[in-house]
Amino acid sequence: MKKKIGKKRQITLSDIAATVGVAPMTVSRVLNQNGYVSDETRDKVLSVAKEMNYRRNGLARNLKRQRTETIGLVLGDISNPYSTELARAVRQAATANDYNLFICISEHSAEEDIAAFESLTSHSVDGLIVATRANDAGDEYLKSIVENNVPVVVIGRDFYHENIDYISADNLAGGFEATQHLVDLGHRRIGFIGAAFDQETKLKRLQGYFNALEKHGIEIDERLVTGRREVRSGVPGYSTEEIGYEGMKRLLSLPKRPTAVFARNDFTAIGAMTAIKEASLRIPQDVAIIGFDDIPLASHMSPSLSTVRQPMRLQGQIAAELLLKRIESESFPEREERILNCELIIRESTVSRKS
Amino acid sequence: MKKKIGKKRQITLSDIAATVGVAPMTVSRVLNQNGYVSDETRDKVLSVAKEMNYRRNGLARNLKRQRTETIGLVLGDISNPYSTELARAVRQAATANDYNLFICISEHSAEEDIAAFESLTSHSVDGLIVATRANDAGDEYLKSIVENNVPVVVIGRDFYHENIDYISADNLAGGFEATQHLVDLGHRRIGFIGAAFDQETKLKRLQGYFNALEKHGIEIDERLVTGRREVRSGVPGYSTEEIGYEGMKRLLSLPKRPTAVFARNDFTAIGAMTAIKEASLRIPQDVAIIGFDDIPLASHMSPSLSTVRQPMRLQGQIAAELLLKRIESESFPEREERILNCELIIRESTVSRKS
DNA sequence: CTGTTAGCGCTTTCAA
DNA sequence: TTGAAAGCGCTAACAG
Repeated sequence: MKKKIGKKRQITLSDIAATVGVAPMTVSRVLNQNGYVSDETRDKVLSVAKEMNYRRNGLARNLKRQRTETIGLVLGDISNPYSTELARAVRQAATANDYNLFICISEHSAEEDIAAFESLTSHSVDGLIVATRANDAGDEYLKSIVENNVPVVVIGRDFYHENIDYISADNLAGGFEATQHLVDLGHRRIGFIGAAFDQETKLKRLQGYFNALEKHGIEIDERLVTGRREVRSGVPGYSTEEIGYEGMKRLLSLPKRPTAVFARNDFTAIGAMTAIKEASLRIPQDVAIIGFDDIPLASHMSPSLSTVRQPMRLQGQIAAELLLKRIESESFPEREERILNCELIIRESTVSRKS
Repeated sequence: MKKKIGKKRQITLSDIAATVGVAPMTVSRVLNQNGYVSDETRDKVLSVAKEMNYRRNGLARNLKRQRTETIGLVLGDISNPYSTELARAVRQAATANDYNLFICISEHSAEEDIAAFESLTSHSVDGLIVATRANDAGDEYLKSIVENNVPVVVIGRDFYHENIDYISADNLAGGFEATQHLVDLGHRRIGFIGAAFDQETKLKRLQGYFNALEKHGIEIDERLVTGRREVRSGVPGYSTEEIGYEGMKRLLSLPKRPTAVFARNDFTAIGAMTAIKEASLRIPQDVAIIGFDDIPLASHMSPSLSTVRQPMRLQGQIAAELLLKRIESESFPEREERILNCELIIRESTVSRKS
């Protein structure tokens, strides 16, 4: 049974004003709790508003006020606990400062990145936190946003702009430490899984791997570096279990297979572990493996996964703070750059329980 | 070095119009690609718009158009892969229909639930998908939203309203099957972890557990049902690893401990597994355990976790479809209710590898 | 304490 | 093919 046909017009301030017999402005004052209104009027307005089930129109309000008290967060790869921790921290900081948070997901491409920026900015969010991977078209768009005076902060996105704050884990040092840990254990043939060849130079974790090898005088063997070969233009390079699995299989099929592997992130590492187990090799005795991120899965794996922990909550919190500072500043604050330390977490996948 | 002091006014349609020497309406036509505009005018407008780095004001546009082509999704417990799968599916369906998606997180309380509803509706989203747990204040608010003709669909939220579509996994049957699986294995003392006593009657999974016991003539022992005791009013009852850990410890300390446990969700189950291992008991020989959801962790645990898989992507997809149908319908569609089947996934935590 | 005026930036409608 | 007028619903600023 259809209840009613056609959607009814929404109730407005003027409707209430007319019913109560006051000016819309008075109703506005009551509802926003600012300005003086007599108790009598206030009560009447409130009761009528409630009766009519009034709901204010934020579009009109925000259009007039020129701010929304809302910030936007653009997230890629939302399945990674990395992202959700970040989101929680950002939300917490936002809420504490009376800002709402809208999250947009941009999983696959530069187009989605841009669609997310577009949809958030066109709703006039007061500021934007961007945690997707860099890509040319998206960077271009971000630039135009900033030049429209919308405050922006990026997290782990390799993009420089003088009016954008930059926050990141120290991926370079993290990659270095992970690799060095393997070297310290005596490994000389160390593989890397999860390179993205379209942006190789930008992948700090891979660079850290190169640096560590170089420091210890180990020659770089290109065959030990695997990743997504095909370059889909403008596609951010997230790494998944599948990529780890495929990559490891390729490494294991080499004439001289690596004795240890550094995977770009924990999901990749977990995929690689599956491949190692399938080949009936032991972890870490035959192949040692280390990941990156320290997602909850890492400590629950068997063997548990060594990894590099990055401070996600902290990154989110700092991002929100810097953004709010930008939003509430009258002028343009100095650009800030925060590179946060990572922590090497040694577990069973690199060091045998019994050794 | 501060670049500029004060934020500049945003560029408007009129600015472009003035520069080009046409009416704002003409610029609007060009930018929205509707109506006739001469090629010459169009080119000039476009080039000036680009030059001035014009960005349209969505608030004004949406205020006038009375729609935003945006839908909102309210998520609790975003750390649960359950939520992220849902979000991805919703986003996919929304994008495919040219709608944007804004996600809000409501982690802890009815207040946050309401804040999320408030912030999304006040931005005039065209519709709302709500996937947080039911709570009185939130339900009340939802009702007022619907009665303002905003289309709403709930997922797994136990709330009935004649104009709200309802989608859920069949938690009752899932809970029943999980418990019955344990009974079939010969267990008679079966515990439940993760009850929320303020809403016990609403927790379908627990009800399914009761039903299965009853069917098999097993008497219900209240001491075997653990959960959060303190009733924080209006707090949705999510279950975490800690709750599972604590609950299991309590169960293990009973004079006659259970030989099997059904945990309300996989996180709870994993926490419980930790407690079992700490007590030097074997899974499943000493205590068998089954969870719910089939998060990625479940299959990677050691022993791997038996569980009940619920179709998250499907729930998200259907929710989005029903919502869009409501949004695009002229009248008020019949309420739809979709209860989706779950699937029992048997792994090592209930059936020993070697048996 | 309350009301009036004006206008946020855009698009719908009608007219030219 | 283009323009003018009006107004979406709200609030800042000022006036009473």
